[in-house]
Amino acid sequence: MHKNELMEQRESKDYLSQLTLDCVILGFNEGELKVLLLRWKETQEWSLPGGPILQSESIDAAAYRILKERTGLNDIFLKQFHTFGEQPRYNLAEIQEKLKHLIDPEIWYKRAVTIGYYALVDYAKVSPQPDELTVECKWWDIKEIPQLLFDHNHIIQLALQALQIEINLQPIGYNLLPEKFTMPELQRLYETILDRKLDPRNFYKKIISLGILTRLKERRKGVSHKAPYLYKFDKAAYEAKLKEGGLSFL
Amino acid sequence: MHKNELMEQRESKDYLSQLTLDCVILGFNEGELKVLLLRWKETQEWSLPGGPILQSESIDAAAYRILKERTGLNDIFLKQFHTFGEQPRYNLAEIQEKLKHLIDPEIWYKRAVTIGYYALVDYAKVSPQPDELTVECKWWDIKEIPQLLFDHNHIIQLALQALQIEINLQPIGYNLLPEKFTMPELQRLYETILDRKLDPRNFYKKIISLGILTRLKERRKGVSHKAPYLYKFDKAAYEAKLKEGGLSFL
DNA sequence: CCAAAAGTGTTAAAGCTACACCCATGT
DNA sequence: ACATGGGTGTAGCTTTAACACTTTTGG
Repeated sequence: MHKNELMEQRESKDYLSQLTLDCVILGFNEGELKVLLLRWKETQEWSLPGGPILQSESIDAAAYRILKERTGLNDIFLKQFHTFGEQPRYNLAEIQEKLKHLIDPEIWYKRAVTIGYYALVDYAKVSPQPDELTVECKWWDIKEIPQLLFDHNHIIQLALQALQIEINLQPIGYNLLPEKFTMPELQRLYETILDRKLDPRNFYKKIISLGILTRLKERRKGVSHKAPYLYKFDKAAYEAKLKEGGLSFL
Repeated sequence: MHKNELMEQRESKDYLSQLTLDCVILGFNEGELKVLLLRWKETQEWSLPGGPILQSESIDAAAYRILKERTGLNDIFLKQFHTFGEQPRYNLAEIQEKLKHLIDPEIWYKRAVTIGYYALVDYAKVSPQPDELTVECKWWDIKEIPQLLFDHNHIIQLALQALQIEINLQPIGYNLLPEKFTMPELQRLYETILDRKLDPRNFYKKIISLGILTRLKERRKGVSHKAPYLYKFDKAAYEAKLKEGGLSFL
C-alpha cells in the first residue's frame, strides 16, 4: 500500500472514521510473556498491530481479521478490554513528524478512539507478518518493551491488568501454552502474569483440584535435571466445569 | 432541538460520527435496583440516555456530560464497561419506522458503535430530566424493564454483569446509598446486585471487618419493628484500605 | 398482644499458607 | 560428583457457611 492508497483508505466510506482497533497479542516463551510489535518502515519506531474497522464487519470480526493477518492464526482467544478515548490520547504532532515519510501528515485524523483487545496465542504457532507500513513484526519480552508510538505503552499496561483479573476466571494456560506442557511451565506462566512467586506445592494442588488437566506418561527430556511430567488440558472436563459455573483460580 | 437541528448535529463535524455513548444509570430505592430510562416524544418507546461525543471532549467527559444533563449530578461513580460493535447491532429499519416522526429516516447512520458506561448514583439526589427528543425521564425497576429501543436491553444486561464483578472490588454502597443507611439496607443492595440471598449474621461480620463503616448512635425511626442502627462510610478509612490494596468484598 | 424485621455467637468445614527434603538428569 | 530444578505432604491458620432465638417497635 502506498501513500495514495492509505489516503484512500482513511477517507474511504468502507471504514469507520476516527475509530480504530489495537491488539495486544500475547505469547509465552522461555518463561516470559511476549507481545507482538511492529516496526514502521524506515524507522526504529514500534507499535501494536491495529487498524481501522470495515463498515461491513463487527468489531470482534475486525480484531480477528487483524490477528489473522499478523499471526496467521484463526480461532484465537480474544477479548475486548477497554476503549481509549482520551482527548488528546497522544501527541499527534510527534506522530506526524515521525511517520511523515510514510503518511501525509494531512491525513491523520485529528482525533481517533481505539478499542483495545488482547489475544492469547501459542507462541510457537505464530509466524509474525508485518503489514503494508511496517517492515518487521516480532515478539518482545513484556519487561523490555521500548517507548512505543501513540499511547500503546498505556494500552499494553491495561491489557496486562485485565489479564490479571481474567486469570482468575479462565484457564488461561489453555491458550498460551502448547498442547503438552509441564507443571513448572504452567506455574511460571501464572507467576509472570500475576507478577509474584507462587509456592510449587500449593500451586500443584490447586491446579490439579480443578480436574481439568491430564497427566501424560511422557516426560520432558533433554533437561539437565529430573525430567518433569507432561500434562495437557482435558477440554471436555474444562467445558463441563465452566457450565457448572465452578471455575475460579488462584 | 427540531429535526433540522438534529440533522445538523448528526452531520456536524463537531461530533464523532458513527460512535455514540450510552449510560446505564443505576440507583437503589425501596430495596430494588432502578435504571433511568427515557421515553421518546409521541411514543411509548423507551431507551437509555446516551448520545454522540464531541470532537473536543474525552469519552469519559462525554459520559459525565450526559449524566449531568439527565440527573443534575456531578461527581458520580462512572465506569466504562464494554463497547458494542456488532454488525448489525439492532434492526435499523424498525428504529427508523418507530421514530420517523422525530428523526428523518435518512439521517440515521447505517451503523454506529456505542461505548457503554454505568453510573451509580444516590436515587434521592437525582432529578430526572428528559432531553430534546424525549418527554419523560424516569426510574424503572431493574426487574420490570420493558422492551427497549436499539440493543439497550442487552447493554443493561452486560452492565449488571460488570457490576457483579465490581462489587467485589469496590464498596459500591458508598455510591448507591444515601449518607446514612442501615445494615439491612446495605445487605439488600448486595442481595439485589448479586441476585442471591445472604445470611445477615455473616454479612454483618464481613462488612464490619472491612473497617470502613461507622455506626452512629442514631437509629432509623418510624418503622413498625425494632429500630435499626444507622451507619455511614468512613471515607478516610476506606481510602487508606484502598491504598493498601486490601479491599475485597463478599 | 401481634406482626414484622433487627440484632447477635458458635461450631464445623473448607481453603489457604508456610515450610524442607529427596530425586532424576546432564555435564 | 555436582549442579539444577522436579516432585511431593502435613500442620496451623484463616475464612466461609450454616444455623435460631430474643428484642424492639408500631399498629
